[in-house]
Amino acid sequence: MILNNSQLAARLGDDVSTDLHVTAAARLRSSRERYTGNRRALVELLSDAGQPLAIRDILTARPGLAQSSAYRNLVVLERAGVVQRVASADEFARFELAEDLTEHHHHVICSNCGKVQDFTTSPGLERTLKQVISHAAKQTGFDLESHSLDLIGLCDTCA
Amino acid sequence: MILNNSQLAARLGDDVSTDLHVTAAARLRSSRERYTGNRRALVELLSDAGQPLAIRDILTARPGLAQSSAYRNLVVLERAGVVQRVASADEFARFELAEDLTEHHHHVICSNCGKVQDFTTSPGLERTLKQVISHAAKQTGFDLESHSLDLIGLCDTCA
DNA sequence: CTTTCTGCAAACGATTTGCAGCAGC
DNA sequence: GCTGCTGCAAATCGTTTGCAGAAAG
Repeated sequence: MILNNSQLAARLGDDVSTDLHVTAAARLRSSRERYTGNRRALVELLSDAGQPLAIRDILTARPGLAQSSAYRNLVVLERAGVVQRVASADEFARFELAEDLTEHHHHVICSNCGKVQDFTTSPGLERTLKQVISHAAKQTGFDLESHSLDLIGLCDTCA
Repeated sequence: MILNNSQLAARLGDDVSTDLHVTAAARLRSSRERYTGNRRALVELLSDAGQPLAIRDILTARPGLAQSSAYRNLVVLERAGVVQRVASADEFARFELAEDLTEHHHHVICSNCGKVQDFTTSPGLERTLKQVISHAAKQTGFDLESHSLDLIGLCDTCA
């Protein structure tokens, strides 16, 4: 029995992840790119992780995946708007699902080991942030797309 | 005529920069490190720039400085608490003076060229941020030291 | 079939390091 | 003088790329 992308997605997860894969496939298709097994696996992994992953994390989780494929596919997925690269303090690039595919959240970053973890804030703060952003846009001349609030400290392991 | 560190600092800038060099020298001394010409030049440069600089910016501004010295001294200055590495979206490490040596500020980052620029926010938002931080500390188990609010967008050149 | 992906291995580029000579204290 | 700093050049390591075969549509 052969399953198409939607059927396969339905088998693999709940409604949320079905939507996720359908959306991802759609975004890739509109860039004339394919939603292959490797790409699906990356999206699946990032969705399950619930926190930004470095390439080493990804390769550890999927030992069969070639490094070059991971890098190449993350570039493709980023261009298609499915994943985004997150700024990090250490030398490793980290990736998570695009903003509009996940709940809006921020990051705490361990200044010792570089580990990144998600957290969410109150609607009140997000409202305040929106004001700051429009103010900063005028102040700097930047055309602003998104924001990220990073808290820096030591994770429970490194403390 | 030979000048010592303090005298030299007094010649080079105003009160603010004198204090800066005195503080930098003190922090290095307490780590058993010297405040050499190269290190002074880095601090001077970061202070004048008013925005985080990448190594290439630094080497362009100081053509005589060896790359390895720039890297090594930035590590030393970072360990002494004089400068800090800032998270950036591209592959280049960027540095600025440590938080407590400058006015508290945040960054706008160009998602296209990686350029980073400073901006400041109202005391009101900073107060809100403080609340968020203590809340997030409980939520994540991290021991939080600082925060950074990064706004992502396109700079006027790239827009 | 044609076009896009994949894995491998080599290339690339930012950063780090070993070493011999120089400078600060 | 002893210790730490500097510049150079070689090494390192995350990331990118060329290529020939495999897979998707």
